Amino acid sequence: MLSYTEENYLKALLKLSFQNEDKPEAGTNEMAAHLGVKPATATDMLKKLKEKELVNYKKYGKILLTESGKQQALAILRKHRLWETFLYEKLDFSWDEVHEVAEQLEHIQSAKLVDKLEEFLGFPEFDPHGDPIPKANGDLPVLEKILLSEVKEGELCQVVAVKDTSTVFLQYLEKLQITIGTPIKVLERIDFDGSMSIQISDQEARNVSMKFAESLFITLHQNICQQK
Amino acid sequence: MLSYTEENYLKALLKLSFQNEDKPEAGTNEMAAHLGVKPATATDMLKKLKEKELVNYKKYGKILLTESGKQQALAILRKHRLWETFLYEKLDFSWDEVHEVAEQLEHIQSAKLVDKLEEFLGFPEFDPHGDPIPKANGDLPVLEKILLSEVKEGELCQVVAVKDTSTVFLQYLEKLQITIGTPIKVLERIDFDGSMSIQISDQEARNVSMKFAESLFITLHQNICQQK
DNA sequence: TATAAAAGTTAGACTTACCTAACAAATGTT
DNA sequence: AACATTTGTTAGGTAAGTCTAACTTTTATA
Repeated sequence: MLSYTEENYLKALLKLSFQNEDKPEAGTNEMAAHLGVKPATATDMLKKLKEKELVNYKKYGKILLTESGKQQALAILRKHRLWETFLYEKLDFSWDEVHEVAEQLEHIQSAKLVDKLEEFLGFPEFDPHGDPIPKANGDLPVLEKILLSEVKEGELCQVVAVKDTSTVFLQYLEKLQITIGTPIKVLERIDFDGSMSIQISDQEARNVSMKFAESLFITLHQNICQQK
Repeated sequence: MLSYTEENYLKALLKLSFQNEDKPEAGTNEMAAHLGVKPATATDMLKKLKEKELVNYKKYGKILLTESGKQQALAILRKHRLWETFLYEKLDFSWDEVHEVAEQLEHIQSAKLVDKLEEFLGFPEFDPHGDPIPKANGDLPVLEKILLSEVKEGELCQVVAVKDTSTVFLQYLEKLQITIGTPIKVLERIDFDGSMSIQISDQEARNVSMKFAESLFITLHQNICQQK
């Protein structure tokens, strides 16, 4: 059984591995900063986690989760994101309030609690921030995101990310009242110039260019919580 | 802010004060036993709690919560019982599984969480064991229990306790499928001999004697969770 | 490539919550 | 009232997780 603190180190390591996609190793200072402790403290804990075979680590080297460590970290992340979903959907917390409380709730030890909570929430695959919730076996749901331009006529989809991050594009999105989670229905595709007629949320139908449709990532799954 | 451990000491003290109704003081050994630690450890913590003015305590004397300590202990008990209710009602935990997990959940720090949870549960006044849930201001709901014999015709009530604890009576209750939480409707009162016609849950109407009606405590509030 | 800067480690100390063993006070029993 | 038993305290020690200060290794750059 891991301590509250050990769990936090594993979780930090997992998060850092998501951040630095290509190379999932982390450094001592990086870890310490992430956890709000001094590097010396992180070194101590890393030795302990190595003893328990949760991380691969040697002096002055980079840190990497072992398979066992990764599974434990995923279990914590699973709890964190399920609780965030609970707070947001059932207790009416706002998007930005959920994290702090979930930081505490993620350490509650009870396999039954997690699984029942997941069931109660209807087996959500993504949390209120759009991040994937690990399954009980550690699998991470992948958001099958495609470009809006690839959606067939009549299909309903949901915005998940932007491909173009330029200010002009983001401002245009704001004007259209499009954020992560906004539902969009493709009404008609014009083959001539690649433009399309779409319905944003409950707004009136409107036309968007091919350039626009190729700048927006959407998903056909309706499993992202809409931002309030 | 209190530590996890300090909170447990306060809660133990509150529980002991409920147990020894007439005299709410506790002894060091009693406390230590309740918390699963050695008496020496309890002495240490008691000194610390005294420093924080949460308990009244002097060497070799009895221990008593101060008003401040009592309020904090009630806040923890409130969380504990709300979480028990949540686990039982929403996550389908059984009557005897809720306690262990609630022991952990009661330490989560978030005023908003507690109040939202209470609202989500519909402001329950009693937990799945029939114990009162302290209000946000520390008030303890009192179960207005009266004898079944005092209930007027046509009224619906709910079993909360037994006055007679003899085996024959308890066996009779079992035969009638009456447990804590069972709803009973008084259909007719017979003045002649004090007997009455009642409906137990969804069963057929049946007659019970005055002796029976004077042995069962019920409440007119419909706020006790029914045992499954 | 020599050296300065950055990154990481070690040693020693503190706090919290726990322990054991020895002692002191209060209580109960004849 | 004296003594035995129960109850509670003190002193000294341990483990976890943190710190600071001094040191070492790696890396980046002039």
